[in-house]
Amino acid sequence: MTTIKDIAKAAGVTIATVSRALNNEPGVNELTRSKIVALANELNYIPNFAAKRLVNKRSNCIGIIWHGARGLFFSHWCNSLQKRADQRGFSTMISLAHPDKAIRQFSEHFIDRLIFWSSPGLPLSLSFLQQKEKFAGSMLVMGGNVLENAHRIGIDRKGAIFKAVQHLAEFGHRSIAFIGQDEEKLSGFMHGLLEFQLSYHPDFIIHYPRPSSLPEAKLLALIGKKPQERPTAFVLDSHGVLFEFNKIVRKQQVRIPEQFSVVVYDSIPEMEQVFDIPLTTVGPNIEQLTEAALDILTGDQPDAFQGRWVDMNVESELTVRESVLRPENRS
DNA sequence: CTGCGTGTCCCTGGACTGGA
DNA sequence: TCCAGTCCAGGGACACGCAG
Repeated sequence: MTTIKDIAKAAGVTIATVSRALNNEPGVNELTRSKIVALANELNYIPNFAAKRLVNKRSNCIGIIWHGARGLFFSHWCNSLQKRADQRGFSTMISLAHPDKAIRQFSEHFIDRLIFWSSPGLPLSLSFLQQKEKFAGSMLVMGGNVLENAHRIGIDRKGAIFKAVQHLAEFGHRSIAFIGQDEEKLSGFMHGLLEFQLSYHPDFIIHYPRPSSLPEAKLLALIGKKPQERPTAFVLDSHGVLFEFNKIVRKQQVRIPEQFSVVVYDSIPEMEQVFDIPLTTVGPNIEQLTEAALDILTGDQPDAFQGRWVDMNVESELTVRESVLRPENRS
């Protein structure tokens, strides 16, 4: 591996001069600088970031801790963050390890900016909290959990599902079913029913715990009801639930939206392709979410955040596509 | 065998030197 | 005096040698 030493030797200068030349620092004449840059290219020099971090005690890298991450949202969010961080001169590193291990590993690599994804109410281990106390950089918690001495960006899941119910109510739906696993989203659904005075049927709510699968029998019973007794629309609380829902209703040759309208939580591009028609979705805008995170962590607004922890919620937005019809237009 | 001291790795940045 | 370049300390982890 070529080091700054090799370039210095080849250029006939000291390593400090090479360092200045390659970092565009003043104090090196242009002729020497271009000679050094040419040699660095020729010798395929790649800066040793471990050594840089050793000196600076910081890195332009954002660590992401997302234990047990899976699914499309994770993939889109990471892609968006990586792209936008790159535009700001930052790189990203992801750890899927246990949070206490991940925080320690990032510290060992002098990574001093962390994003910690954690679902609301997820218990945090004592060893994680101890590692968090020792961590000297800034941490941003996303996903709903709350942590002392850390920035927080929350997602208004309850408000998102409320918006979905509102949209369906405005289209004239009175009998809406909810399928999902998230308490907060179910609470948003119930709030919507109350607010818009929609009919409540306990069997219209299929709420099942993670990580079990959608109870097929319950869904089949629901869609098998007489037309006047069954729901006219479904609110699905994640793209994971949608895929399970899709698998079951396709077997029954159910047509969306001719027989049932559907609104799904998770604003990801795949929602345009799961069914024959693009799905109406509700959820946080991924680009907005990553931009807000980078504003906090890359210090683009240093005065705004100095000395205090940011605590904000990102609103969800409804993207109207083609999966909702008025009930009277159903077949 | 254990514990301690020293050198090495790679790079930066401040202090310093030499020549014009 | 100023500019271009050099010298050197220092950072954490680890390997190595030496003394007890």
